[in-house]
Amino acid sequence: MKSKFAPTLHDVARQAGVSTATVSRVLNFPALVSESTRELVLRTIDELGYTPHFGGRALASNRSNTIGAVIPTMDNAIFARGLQAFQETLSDVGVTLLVASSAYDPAREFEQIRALVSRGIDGLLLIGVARPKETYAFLERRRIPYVLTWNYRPDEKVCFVGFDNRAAASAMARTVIERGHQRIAMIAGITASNDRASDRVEGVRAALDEAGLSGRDLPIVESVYSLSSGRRACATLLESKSRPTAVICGNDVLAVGAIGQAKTHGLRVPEDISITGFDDIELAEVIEPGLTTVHVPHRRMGKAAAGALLSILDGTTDCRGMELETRIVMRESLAAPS
Amino acid sequence: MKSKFAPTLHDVARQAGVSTATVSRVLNFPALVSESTRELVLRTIDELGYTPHFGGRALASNRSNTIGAVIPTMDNAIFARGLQAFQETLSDVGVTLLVASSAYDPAREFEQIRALVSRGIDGLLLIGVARPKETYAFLERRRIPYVLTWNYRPDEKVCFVGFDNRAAASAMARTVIERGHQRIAMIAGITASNDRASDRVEGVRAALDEAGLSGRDLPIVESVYSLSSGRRACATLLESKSRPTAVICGNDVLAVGAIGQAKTHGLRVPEDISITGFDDIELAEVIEPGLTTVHVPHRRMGKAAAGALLSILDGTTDCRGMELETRIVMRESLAAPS
DNA sequence: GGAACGAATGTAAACGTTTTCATTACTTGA
DNA sequence: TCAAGTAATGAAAACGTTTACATTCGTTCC
Repeated sequence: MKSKFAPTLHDVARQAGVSTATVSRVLNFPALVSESTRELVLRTIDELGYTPHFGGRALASNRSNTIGAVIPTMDNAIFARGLQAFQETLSDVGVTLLVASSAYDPAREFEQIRALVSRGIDGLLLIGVARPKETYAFLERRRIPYVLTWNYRPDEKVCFVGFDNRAAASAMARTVIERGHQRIAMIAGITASNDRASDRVEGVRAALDEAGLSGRDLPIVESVYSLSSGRRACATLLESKSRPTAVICGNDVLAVGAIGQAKTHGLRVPEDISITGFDDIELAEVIEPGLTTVHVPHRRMGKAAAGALLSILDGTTDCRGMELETRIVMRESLAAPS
Repeated sequence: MKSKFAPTLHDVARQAGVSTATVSRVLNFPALVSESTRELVLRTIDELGYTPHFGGRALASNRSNTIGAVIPTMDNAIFARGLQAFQETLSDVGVTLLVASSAYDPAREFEQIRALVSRGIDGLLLIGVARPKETYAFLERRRIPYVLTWNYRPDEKVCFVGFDNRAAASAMARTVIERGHQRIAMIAGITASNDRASDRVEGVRAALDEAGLSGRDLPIVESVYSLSSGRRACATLLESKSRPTAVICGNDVLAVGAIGQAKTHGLRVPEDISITGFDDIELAEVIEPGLTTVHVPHRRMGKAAAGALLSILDGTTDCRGMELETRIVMRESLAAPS
């Protein structure tokens, strides 16, 4: 910002023939200044194209009306949708959202959090719960209120606004088992430092154990979040000696990749092999066969997270955490084994 | 931000027994301070969990190392992908990206631009070219360098890093015509204050005129960017007296919706009706039939836009605008009429 | 042995706001 | 008529940095 060109409060005050205090009041507490002065000042502001200098403002008032979010990646429909809702709710009350991304790297996440904190954010939205304790220690020390989303752990005391990935994955696995599948495999996201991915794996394992199928022996391929690596992962599974009759995928993109690969192998879905997803993105209802998946209320989650954070900032409450319900959406990609 | 808890430069200086200037130098010009002092200061910073106060910094240095972007919506794969690349390039050189969204509303866009400017952004990324002249006037007055993306107008002098929507749409229309289609219709985005959408319409019309089919008479339904309204738009077209043999869609999402609706009507794609898209999102190669569409190099565009903006900020160049090439990707959804 | 220099550090004045405390000029009620 | 209250405004001190300038040491060179 080249301040040479940016008019300041001072400029406005001089031009309008009032004090800087008055101009500031027009901006922040219009009721305190007389009708005529207010109009004069506003006109002057408009003439000069004045915009308050954020730095000065933050410095003097010690509030930024800004909250931050660090997400793994922007290049992913599910975060985009939830975040959009989050932002809409914030901007309704005049709060700006700053978004940064971590590329799924905890160190980078910490770095981004520090960057946001030095920009004076009043609160923070984070995805999931798995991160180094240094990160949490930093947030505590700086007294930055934060909300964790996209996951919910019943037992822990932090402020979650999300859903129980483990339970949802269990439910899906149970559904698959109920259809009669015995040889089940899984394509999961990269579980290292991604609690959503690892909770989903755990959930599936637990359901298998419950049903008397060994969860420990569940064949798993981990794979980054993309269509093509979903295909590759599926190819690996299909080439194994005892081909699974059902593949549970850690998210919809992997599942769609897997369906594509199954077809390439000459298999029909779901007659020859069943495949399920997780997230219920738009894609899930568009491909053929329609994808049986876990529906996650992303927009509702974003809205709720914003609400929770705002109420912490208001001082209304310490943490109004919230567990959102997921549900299984039955489409065509899951059927009984033949 | 509760400064009661935030250690300041001063605190660090006192604790380390040096002056604030020295601490500041450790942070900004490490070479200027001796090895031993530097280590001491860094250790102290770490102990205290100090983070520089952005406001103070921006105020004193009059630079923010921040650039802003205002996009129509985050809830849209194509912007997400380009923006992700944009951000990656920026963060490589230590520049932070601030993202705001306008919901396709010019007034709201202006508002967001003002908000970003008062946060001290050094530069700005905007989508498309159609916006009120007040917005441009404001940017000129404040001397904010900006780059326009997602479009390219050969004749204009502003700094574009994008592609020629009009030409690309023409190329697609020509391809359709070459296949032998005569009864062509279009499903477009909302053209009001969306130059990408209107340029695509223009492009199609021009190609029709060239081929001796009246561009003016092209049946068009405008539709917001979503699967379901793509379906609705397609339904409208299918119910008209002379059903088109080919539908050119303003983007892939509309096209996918249209394909779904065509199937619902009992039509086979492409045997009974051809449908084309624009953007080449992941979805396009996944649905059945594969979507013939215009490929747009979103990531390359994001990277290039970042480069252009950075070089303007360096003072290297006034504007290194750039036109990116699009190409038509032939898949199965376009064939000759039967 | 002293002048001149350079490296390392400190001092203090900006930067553009907000906000506390005065001050002024009216009103109101007795 | 005046005391007291109120509404509108102004003066000036923060806020946490950066940075021009000043200062203090050692070195080095003649």
